[in-house]
Amino acid sequence: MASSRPRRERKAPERFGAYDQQFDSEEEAPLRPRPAAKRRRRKFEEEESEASGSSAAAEDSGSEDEGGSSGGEEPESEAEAPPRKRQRGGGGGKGKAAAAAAVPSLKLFVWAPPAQPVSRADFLATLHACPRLMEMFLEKDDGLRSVTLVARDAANLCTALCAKGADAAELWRTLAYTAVDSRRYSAVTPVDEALAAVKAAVRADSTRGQRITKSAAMKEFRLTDKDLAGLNYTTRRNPIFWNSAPTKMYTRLDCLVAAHKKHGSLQAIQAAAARSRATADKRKATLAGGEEARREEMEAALEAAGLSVRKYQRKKPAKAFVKRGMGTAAGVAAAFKKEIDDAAARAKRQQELLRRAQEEGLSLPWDSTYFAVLAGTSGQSVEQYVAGLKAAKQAQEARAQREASITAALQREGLSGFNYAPGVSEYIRTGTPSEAQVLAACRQQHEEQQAAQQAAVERTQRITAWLAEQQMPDNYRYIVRVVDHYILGACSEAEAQQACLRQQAEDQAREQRRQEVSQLLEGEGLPARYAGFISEVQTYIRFGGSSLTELLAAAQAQHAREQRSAALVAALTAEGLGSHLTAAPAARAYISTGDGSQEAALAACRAQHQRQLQIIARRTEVVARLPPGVLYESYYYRCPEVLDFVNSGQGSAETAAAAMVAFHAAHPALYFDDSDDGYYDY
DNA sequence: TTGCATCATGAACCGAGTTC
DNA sequence: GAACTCGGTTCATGATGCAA
Repeated sequence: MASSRPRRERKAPERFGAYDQQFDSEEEAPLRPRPAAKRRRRKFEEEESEASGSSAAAEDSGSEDEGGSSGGEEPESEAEAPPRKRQRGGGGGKGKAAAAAAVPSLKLFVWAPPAQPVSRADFLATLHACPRLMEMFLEKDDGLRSVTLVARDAANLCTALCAKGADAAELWRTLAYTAVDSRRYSAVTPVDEALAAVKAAVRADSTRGQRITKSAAMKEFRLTDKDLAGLNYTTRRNPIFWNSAPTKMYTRLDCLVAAHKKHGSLQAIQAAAARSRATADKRKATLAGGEEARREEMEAALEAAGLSVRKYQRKKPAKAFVKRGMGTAAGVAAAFKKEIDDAAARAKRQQELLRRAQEEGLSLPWDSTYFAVLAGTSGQSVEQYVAGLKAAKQAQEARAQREASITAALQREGLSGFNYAPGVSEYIRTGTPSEAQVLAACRQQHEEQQAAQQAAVERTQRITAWLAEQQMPDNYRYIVRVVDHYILGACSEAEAQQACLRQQAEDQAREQRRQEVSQLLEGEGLPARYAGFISEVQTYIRFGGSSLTELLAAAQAQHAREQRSAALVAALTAEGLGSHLTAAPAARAYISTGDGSQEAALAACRAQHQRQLQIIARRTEVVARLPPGVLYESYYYRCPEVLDFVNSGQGSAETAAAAMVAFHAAHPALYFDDSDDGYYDY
């Protein structure tokens, strides 16, 4: 449960004595032993000593002594620990006196740093004077430090010390001895031979270049996400779930380094794994124990509710409670009980409804209200619902009677077109106003419509006669919108006539511009058809505005394009090539703008022709390699390898065919239906 | 195989009660 | 009244299960 208390700042571990300074890495920093852990350990030791009796008491004192190695700093830490924040006054008491007596006043001794840095010669001399130090440094231990890593460290040391030749000879001899072969190499081995042996061992090291998955690294080296966070990795497609996150591949050497840094040795990794297994077992036991307790609780609750344990403990809510502790056993059992009661009540209501509907001659609608009544959530009793159904049925019958009556009356008076008029629909639906009033309204509406139609016919005849008198086209009746408005009575006759006169003036001006353009094109020796499809010319004829010079330039440009295109097509035809090749980008650009030369455009067409031939040849090559049942048309666009090879020649026909076969194997449910020319995914 | 959510665990911390 | 104990809360961490 969330608390209203503010979040606390987490304090860094306190440092004491020689460690009272910041360290480069956390793992170097000694942590203050935790009081709770101390308490537990002390309690555990007390229980142990009680359990093992007097013999253990002797061991107990011994363990106190041997605590000097692991817990040696413990009393110092307690002695050095700062006072707790809560200060409630003085008064040491016995506990304090006892603690003071138990903890000796000891100050940790720390070597003072040298006044001057140690020289390289001194450092090497020290290193050589301590064979064990060098051995430890160069030790190839238990599988975590492969020869590559040891050699790398040695090389880094040489670089750091600027050690060359004779300086580093001892280093390489030791490495050859410890990391390569202790029988073959010794302190008298020539340095060249030792170095060559180390290089050969590094080259032969199987861990170099090996890559492992993230999961494998975590499992094999007991590394966590945090440990792997800083390491480089490559990705590859997830081999199991191809559309899932890609697999991360780490180098084994990096993982070895991380594991060595974290655990120190293979034994430590195994110990960590054992600890982890123990924790997991404990957790499993805890979970299983809780699960078992909840199962028993669930069974008891089901029995108390009078339900079948065998039947209901397999249902989802019961399993969720047992497995994850969701809800309460009593709540789950109560929900089951309610479910049963609800079902019984529903069955009873359904039976009652069917009986009453049969009695009243009603048919039950399978709508949401019906199901709500069955479920008991509608707020209606069965009797109320049946009464409602009965009323609805009577209303429906009355509506049908009104509809039949008024339809017949309208038909008698020749007013069948008013069957769906708003007033009629309203009368059928509500019964108001009376049938006689509705019929009277329809009659009046019918007379008004007839009068309006007669007037429209007269206006049409008048405007048609006027158009003929003015020698205007008869189609002005349709194309001049104001005339239409006049016929419908929306404007005056004079307005319609003015609109027709304006239309006539516009038509005459347009015809004049058309003749002007035709003469211009004819004079320049250009085809007259240009007036029909060059957009600038069309715009001029319709609206005017452009200068004749601009129209002429547009027409001449079009003429030049057509000439270039015709010449290019003729040249292609002479070479036996199709005119479709002029779709090549360079050819299109030449035809459109005249950029380049005809020869260059022709060359582009030839190249396009060659590319098409190559594509057909590569496609044929791939098709020939496909086994029966794998159709090229079904898969080519789904396989990048095929598209790359066929379109640009990247890869090979074998690779492309293999990709299609693999895709076919991975998606057997996809097929190409010849009958419908369609693709289907099951 | 990965990434994410969930859960168990342990440690640190806090406040109230107890001891001396 | 200081020091200590105890129970409860919060947080970090790692293990596990599950979906994709």
